[in-house]
Amino acid sequence: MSSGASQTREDFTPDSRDPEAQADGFAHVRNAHESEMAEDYVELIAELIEAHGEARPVDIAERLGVKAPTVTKNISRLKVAGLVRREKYRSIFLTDRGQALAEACRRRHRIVVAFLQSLGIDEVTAERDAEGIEHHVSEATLIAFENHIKGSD
Amino acid sequence: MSSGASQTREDFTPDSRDPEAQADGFAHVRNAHESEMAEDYVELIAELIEAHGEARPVDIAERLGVKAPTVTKNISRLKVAGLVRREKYRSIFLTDRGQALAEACRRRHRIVVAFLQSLGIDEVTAERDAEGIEHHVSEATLIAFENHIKGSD
DNA sequence: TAGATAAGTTAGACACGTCTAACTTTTTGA
DNA sequence: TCAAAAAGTTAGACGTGTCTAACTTATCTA
Ligand SMILES: [Mn+2]
Ligand SMILES: [Mn+2]
Ligand SMILES: [Mn+2]
Ligand SMILES: [Mn+2]
Repeated sequence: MSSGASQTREDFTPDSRDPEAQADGFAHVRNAHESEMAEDYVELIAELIEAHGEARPVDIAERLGVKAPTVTKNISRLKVAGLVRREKYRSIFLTDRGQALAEACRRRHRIVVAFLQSLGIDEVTAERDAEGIEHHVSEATLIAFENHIKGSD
Repeated sequence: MSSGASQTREDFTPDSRDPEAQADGFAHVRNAHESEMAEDYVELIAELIEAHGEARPVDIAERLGVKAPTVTKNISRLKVAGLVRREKYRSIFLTDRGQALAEACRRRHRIVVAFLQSLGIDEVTAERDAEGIEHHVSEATLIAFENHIKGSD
């Protein structure tokens, strides 16, 4: 066993965190990954509905940078998850739950982008980084971001 | 077609970004996901070597919160990728490339955690958020984080 | 209004990262 | 020293998210 008898270093090295806490952190990330697809889709669907009155697979595919069959498959997953309403060959709409999730995601996305920009990051980079970062920001961090934006305007 | 004749809204809605740029953002995130496993592993392997002199699958599994066969499989992927050196049933070591990647990841991890803490986030939350955020932070953003830390000490 | 084009679906493949069950090898300690 | 325990591997399964090829449905336009 590596933590036997007179093991010393691990108690002195600041890098060596509590294994359980560390595992908890990684579990959180894996968990966030599971929601990521749904979050990006409902967010985008809400944007498309606002901009065009409807969300069509062809537009979703273009903006996501994926092929049409990927969208078909994922939309049917969202339907099973109760986030979208949809009839075959027709546009996609959000359920109440989907709408609520979309609004939360859009808020979060906006805050992260604005925050990065308030740090001096250019818009393109801010958008790029935010698209990934948004899924890993806790509510506490989000509030800290908001406060920082307020404090620097 | 939804962008026909007198389509107006999309030119006025700030939310509706350029589709191509948006697709580029999502592509970046998908790309980051592909490196994520490798980054977390080499970072952790470097930490374990520093703390214990060696990195053993059992410790990697514990700290990652996954089962042993997952580690075996992923380590062999890292070996194929040229990031680790390893003989069957023995401890894991980093190649020069693995070492370089690990150092870059540890630096990034440290900066993200310190930055979040400088915003008033508690350590546990900062570590948790950072574990996911770190993979989506561009060098430009990282430097902005560093500057912000300096400016607030 | 019918033929051409665009949009959407289905089927089937693939890589990734996870798991359990069963097996092998190494390490420990009586 | 050698049997038991711990560590590690192998085999095989699963869900996710992506793709291409082939097909079906809807929309546009001559
Ligand atoms: Mn996103
Ligand atoms: Mn987003
Ligand atoms: Mn990480
Ligand atoms: Mn990390």
